[in-house]
Amino acid sequence: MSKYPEYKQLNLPQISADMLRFWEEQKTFEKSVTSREGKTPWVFYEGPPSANGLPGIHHVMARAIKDIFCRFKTLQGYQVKRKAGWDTHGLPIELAVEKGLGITKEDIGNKNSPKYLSVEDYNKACRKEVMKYTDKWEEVTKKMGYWVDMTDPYITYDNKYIESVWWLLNNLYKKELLYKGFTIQPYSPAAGTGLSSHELNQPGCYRDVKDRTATVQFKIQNSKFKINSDLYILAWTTTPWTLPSNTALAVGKDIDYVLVESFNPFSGKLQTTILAKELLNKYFSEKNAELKFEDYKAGDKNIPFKIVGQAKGSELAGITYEQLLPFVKPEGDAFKVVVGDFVTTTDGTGIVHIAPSFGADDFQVARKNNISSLTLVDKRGKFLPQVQDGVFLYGEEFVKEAYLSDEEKKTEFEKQKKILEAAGKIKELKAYLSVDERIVLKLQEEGKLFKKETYEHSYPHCWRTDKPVLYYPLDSWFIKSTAAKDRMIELNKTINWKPESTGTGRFGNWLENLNDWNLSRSRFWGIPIPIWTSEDRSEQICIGSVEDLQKEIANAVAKGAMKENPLKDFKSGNNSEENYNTFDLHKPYADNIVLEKNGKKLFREPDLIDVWFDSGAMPYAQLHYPFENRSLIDNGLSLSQGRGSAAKGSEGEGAAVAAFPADFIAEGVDQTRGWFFTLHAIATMNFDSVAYKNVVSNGLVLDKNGNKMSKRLGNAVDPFITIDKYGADATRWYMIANAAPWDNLKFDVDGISEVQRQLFGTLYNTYGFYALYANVDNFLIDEKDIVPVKDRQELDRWILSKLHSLIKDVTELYETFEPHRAARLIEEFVDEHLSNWYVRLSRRRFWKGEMSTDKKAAYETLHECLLVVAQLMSPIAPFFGDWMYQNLTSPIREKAIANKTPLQYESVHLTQLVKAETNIIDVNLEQRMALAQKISSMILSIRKKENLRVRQPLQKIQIPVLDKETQAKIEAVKDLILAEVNVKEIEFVDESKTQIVKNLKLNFKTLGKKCGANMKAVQAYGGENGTKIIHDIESTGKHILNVNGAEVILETEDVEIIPVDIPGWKVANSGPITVALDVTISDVLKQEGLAREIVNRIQNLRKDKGLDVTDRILVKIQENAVLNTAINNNLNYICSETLTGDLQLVQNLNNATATAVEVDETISTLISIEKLN
RNA sequence: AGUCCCGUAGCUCAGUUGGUUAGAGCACCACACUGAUAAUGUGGGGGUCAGCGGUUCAAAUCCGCUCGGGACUACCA
Repeated sequence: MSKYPEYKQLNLPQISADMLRFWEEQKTFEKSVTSREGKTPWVFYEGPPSANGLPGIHHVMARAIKDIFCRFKTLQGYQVKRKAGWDTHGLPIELAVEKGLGITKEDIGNKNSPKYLSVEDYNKACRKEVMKYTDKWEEVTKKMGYWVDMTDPYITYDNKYIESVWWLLNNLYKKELLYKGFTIQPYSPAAGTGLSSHELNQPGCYRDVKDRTATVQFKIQNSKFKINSDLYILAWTTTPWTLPSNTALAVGKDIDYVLVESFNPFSGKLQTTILAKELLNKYFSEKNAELKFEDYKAGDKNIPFKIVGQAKGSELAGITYEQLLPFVKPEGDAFKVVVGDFVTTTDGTGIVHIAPSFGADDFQVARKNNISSLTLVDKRGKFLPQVQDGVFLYGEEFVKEAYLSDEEKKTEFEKQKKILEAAGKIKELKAYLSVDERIVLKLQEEGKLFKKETYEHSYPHCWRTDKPVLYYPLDSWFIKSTAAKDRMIELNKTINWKPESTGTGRFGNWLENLNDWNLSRSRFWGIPIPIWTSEDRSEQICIGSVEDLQKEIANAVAKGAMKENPLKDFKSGNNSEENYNTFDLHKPYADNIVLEKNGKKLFREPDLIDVWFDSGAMPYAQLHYPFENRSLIDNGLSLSQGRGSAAKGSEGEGAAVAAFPADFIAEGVDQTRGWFFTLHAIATMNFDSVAYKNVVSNGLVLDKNGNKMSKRLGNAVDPFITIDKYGADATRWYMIANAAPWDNLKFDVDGISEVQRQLFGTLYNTYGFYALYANVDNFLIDEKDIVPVKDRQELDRWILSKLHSLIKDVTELYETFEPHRAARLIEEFVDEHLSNWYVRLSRRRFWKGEMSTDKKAAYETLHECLLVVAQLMSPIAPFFGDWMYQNLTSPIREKAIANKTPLQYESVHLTQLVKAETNIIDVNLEQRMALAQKISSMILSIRKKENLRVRQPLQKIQIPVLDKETQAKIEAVKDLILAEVNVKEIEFVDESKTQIVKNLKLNFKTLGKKCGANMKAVQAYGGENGTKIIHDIESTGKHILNVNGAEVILETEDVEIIPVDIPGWKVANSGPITVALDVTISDVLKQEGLAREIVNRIQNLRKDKGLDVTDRILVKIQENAVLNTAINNNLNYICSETLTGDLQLVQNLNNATATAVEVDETISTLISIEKLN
């Protein structure tokens, strides 16, 4: 006969290992998908991680969230396919390779470099690098119990994947949503590439930096003002290195400016300067206005000044000035004052230095005013050779200190020291001087500096190289996302965001302020832009498939533009791996292709595309759409846009198979501007559809002190260690239950052990209890022979009612993506209701007597509870849930398979989710039981106060009851209370029998509305006249009072009358409930109490001796006058409780075999037990 | 710099229309219970609900300001 497995100890890591083996052997994950064949699909997209970094604990968090809903939907009967993916392109990989090989961007493909590496070899290295930690990722995926199909992942560097991406791009090209433009963009010299705005918006990109800033004076040439000295215009800059590229100054049209006569603080020369009136006192201290000009000596700290003129910004426009640092002369118009609408008076002088090449506003205002530009910095972030004066500037220098390595800085410093000290500019140079500092020194020497200071402001940094970004004029391909802005906003409103605020706020605001998407990346390892252009830009071809490319090359070969076709082996229409491995679409191969159109040679646009486009294209590219699986996307489009015939049914069958859009995606909140956006943008612009319907953006995982985890700080939690130690289930449960997914989680391993003890320990014990007694009784669940719920006793019906309420609530919470609340409800059910009430109160039913209907009902009830909990928890704790399911069901599996009953499945993850049966939910019953729990707790608290142990039976509880309904409820659960608190009877009392003291409680909610401002007076009145009010309300239903001349009628609803005391009794009260306990102990009660003590001592001895729960025993007790009576009067009770076959009272018990026990404070004796038969 | 979110016990969190003495779990102390017990029960200590001001009969809850934390936005010269 089959038995339920019994265990010695809970070992969660062991359970995980066992289940993992089981799943692998049984192919449970595969079955959970294939067994749903033909059912409605529930579409999930896996955001591709990059395998060149190690997985962290936050990945466990993010993947737990994904896993929960995929498993839950599978339980509901949907088919949930989960294709893994790898993000393989992009800067992080390139940088890792460069670092590994000890090269920089300038060495790649540059034959003049001593460290030359061909693009071909470089890309080979990238291809290898990107899969470096694949095994670690697979391991963590497996160990944490994340079900995703890693056998056939999508890989963004695959030719098939690239072909789909090209198809999408060509689609946008055809819609004229791709264009090439020249703009000022964030550019990272260190990475050698422009950065898109969403890259710049990665958290941590903007950092506070201290910069040397300067207020500079530009000498005006054609002044119309009548003044006594040279006239200068003041402008402030935080980037002095852009000053050599200055070609204009911008003023605010309506801003008031003043002309101030004063002395240059450095040279002491008399001069007149222009600045905004509002900012006058920032540069000229008010108290210095009193000083006399004739008293001033060069070098004085306090410099006199006087206002000698005033002008609006619009009047200043058109003034020309001398070039500040004439290293290079610009072609065309320059050095003019222009009007700019972005100019404010919050900072600086109210006049903005314009270097059109290094600022977006600068660029625009210059273009508008026909001002030419100077670009005296190259793409490496170095000055052009012309920017040198031999003393302060040396040409070809990095403009930002952060770009220099320590070594370079040292070399530069030595050079500077030599030159500057020799020139007598600095007596002893102690540290490297930045370009900014030296420009300021040069300006100071030339009398062009007005003020210098250090200024802290936030400045964008490259998210990968950590170096500051430059704004730089770049040629780039853009996606015209602004054209689809309104539609994206509209479609976003149909997406269910968790939490909502991320969708409306963070994402919504982002869409409102959308810029065009800069697609270009000047790197090597990525998807090439599939556009070929003639040198004169008159002819252009965008390629949308390998077949297209093959044909175009064939044409080029025919026209002599190319010698041979690198795609000659490709067979169009053949989607096999072999066919797609006959070529490579990456650099340098793509660049070697030259096309031909109308007699002109076409060359590939050199850029790669932003990797974010790669991942945003995954819904289609993972399916090689539209070259394969065409219907999976197209069906989805018809369905979601209401053009399909069959509405997507829930759990229904026969719906059209679709894999678009996703029903669900989940990633970190940091992906809002990343993957969430690119998915949305690509779907909107290509298909006029959302890419996902539900999205959970989860928060950060912080350390237990709320700090960000980082390898550098050493506070990062290793997921492998944590999972090995505590098991995946406890780790997952802790992370899910502790905080809402979208809140940041303070990760504390102590929290995991708490979950381990409280939830898993309790469940394990509860199962152990079931298994122990079911095996003793040779009981097995029989799905076809179950006691009907209506025939089970109150306690059973109660826990089942609770259980079905739980099913209902948990299902709803999973449906609305609130897993933390589902987890908390399950915890509460297991701990408070199942273990600490149902099992505790039912224990005797399991170990008493022969099999009966009631006993059977108890087993069935407990079994159902455990089984359902196993199922409800399985999405969060997949190992333990399955383990418990298998323990509870494996003994009857064969029978269930034969009968095709619900328990036929070998794993909980293959089962069908139970549905809440509303007719089992009995609210009234749940209220009754809550009352029983409350009253029991109150009685126990009286016992505690009176120092009366629970083993001592007491006679009577009195409960004053004011309404019949409550009384009936308590009546129904009376026996449970009495058993729980060891009292013999409950008596309901009212005034007719007993004097009851009552308190009056006013209902502020109803009274507040009734009396408004008189509330305080009524409150005071109520406090003084409680007894009278109670009397009136009880007899007539109302009480009339006068406050401040107003009449207030107190009615039943306005007051609560609470019995609080019965004189002469020990009383406890809580809310409206009051209980009283009779604490007198009669002789009979005393004897019963002693009998129970004896039972307890015998039980302890049985346990100590290691007897089996079914062993019968012989008990010998040393005589004692008081004890004898107690034992004799309760002999049957003692014997049946302890399975004693024979109880002997002996005069002298042998000390050697007996144990001395204290029965109570006054009685001691000796007891010995031995096993019978 | 601006916008938004948050601030409740030592820790983790509940506390949706404003309503009487602000709750739970963990941790700590004491006592008890235990033939499922790495559990549990009862009691205890622990809170100016970040601070200040306002609205109101009544504020953890609504409003304003300040402080602290976080996220987002930003070419801010």
